Amino acid sequence: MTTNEGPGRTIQSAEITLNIISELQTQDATRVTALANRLGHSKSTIHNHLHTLEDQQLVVREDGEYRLSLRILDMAMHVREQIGNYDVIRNEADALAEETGEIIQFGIEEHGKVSYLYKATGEQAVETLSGVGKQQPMHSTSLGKTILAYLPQDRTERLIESMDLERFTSNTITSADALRTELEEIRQRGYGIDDEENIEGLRCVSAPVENGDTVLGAISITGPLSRFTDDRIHGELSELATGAANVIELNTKFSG
Amino acid sequence: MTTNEGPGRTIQSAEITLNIISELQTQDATRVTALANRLGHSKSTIHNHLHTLEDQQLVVREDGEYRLSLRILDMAMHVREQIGNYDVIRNEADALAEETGEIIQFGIEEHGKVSYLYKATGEQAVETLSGVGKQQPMHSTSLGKTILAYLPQDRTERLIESMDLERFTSNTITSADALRTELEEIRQRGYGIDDEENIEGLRCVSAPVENGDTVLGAISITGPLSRFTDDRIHGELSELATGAANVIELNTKFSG
DNA sequence: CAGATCGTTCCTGTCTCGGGAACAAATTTA
DNA sequence: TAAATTTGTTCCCGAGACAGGAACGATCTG
Repeated sequence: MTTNEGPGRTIQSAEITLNIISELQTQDATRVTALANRLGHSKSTIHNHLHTLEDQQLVVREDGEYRLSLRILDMAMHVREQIGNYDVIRNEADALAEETGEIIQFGIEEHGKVSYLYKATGEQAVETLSGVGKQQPMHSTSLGKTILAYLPQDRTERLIESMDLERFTSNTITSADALRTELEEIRQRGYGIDDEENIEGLRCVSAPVENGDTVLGAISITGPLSRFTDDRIHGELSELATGAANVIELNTKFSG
Repeated sequence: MTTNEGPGRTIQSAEITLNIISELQTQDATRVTALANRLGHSKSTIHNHLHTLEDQQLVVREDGEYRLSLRILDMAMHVREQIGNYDVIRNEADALAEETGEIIQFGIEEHGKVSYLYKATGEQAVETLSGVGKQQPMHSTSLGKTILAYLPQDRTERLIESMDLERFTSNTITSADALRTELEEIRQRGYGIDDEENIEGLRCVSAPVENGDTVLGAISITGPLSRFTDDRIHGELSELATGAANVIELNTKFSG
């Protein structure tokens, strides 16, 4: 089940345009013919779509090469502000990064995955692949599992059903029942952990930011096995995470 | 001349989808009927387009309300990196902000306007309306005029022809010929200034970042009339701006 | 200067897609 | 509680949009 079959029909020409946008996102600079070949459409089709995109100022053309315009940056700013109280999240994450020296991330659920809204990097932090806007599976990350644990029951169950629980390391949870047990455990103690389930050598702790009967997202601390002992994780690190989550919670609760 | 009549046709359905995206960018959370009314289309039409957008994971739906997904953030990251050497620009801008305590901005030309790629704010900086991704006219800003001065001759002329040279303050340049003279002056001394031409009480200095026979963009220092005397502008401030521009120039010249 | 490749334009037939109406579900009002 | 709105969704249909192919210049390459 890869395609999310929602209600309604799907518009072909819109799909083409959106596919062009996706192409322009990843490929540095692209020309008409290259896009036509890559997307399997005629040159004239791509040509007209690019013309439309340029007309709407979403794409810029510099001597034959096309790229997304800076309007995307403006859109990104708006998107950030539409999610809870972005400033509070950033402040708390920065503070945590400063204090722990590790990687702090804030993630929310989108389309059955964790999407990273913000990332703060401490002094001695390890670099991870994930960056702002990137996605990760939910079942193998502490952020994902923590969010799953605090979403409304039915929503959680529907998400689990649609997951394929791919294995990434020997620790990855790959059965739905094991995942359900893990979520119950997270609810018991109030925070989630990732014990090398997504990437070998990396551990995380996550605390949920609740919002009424659902969950806004979660904040996590990530670090190497060497510095992330069981004692530290279940001690100071989990406390720091839940503390930050609480501050965010208090500041967003009354704003929407 | 508002619409940029380029070559080729324009795709209606794509326009609808892109208009929805624009709507979602500005309005916080929107539902089917509201969008239908605002864009002047039937509910079924909007419905199908939203379905397409959600299918492509560019839009998220949370109990009936739609918003742009965090994929936009990912796209924004890519866009930044596609423009010259973003890291160098950021470093130089931050350094300048630190040193001067004022607002530093880096802008490029897009669709006949200045778009801001990065903004660094010093300690005692005045807040301006413009943010990352936002647009400003070229004829009334130091960034815009400086970029115009260093674009290829024919490109500059075509841009001037298509501008409407709106007046914002008593100092705004509103005639094409006066603008051409100003550009020549900028080329003479190597940097451009904005003497309360865009906003009352604000002055700027900008230096171009050249790139072969064209210009990548420009970097500017903005501040209040009180601190930006003629002496300072034509002395240390213009030197700081051109210095930073040169560093960026050197670092981008060999990578693109 | 030939050959190839590019972007652009024009045309045509098919099937897409926008709109309207009817329906169902949720929300509001009395 | 029931009636009355308003919502999101589905279905159908005919007009016309739009994807593709071919042909044309323009540009690049050797």
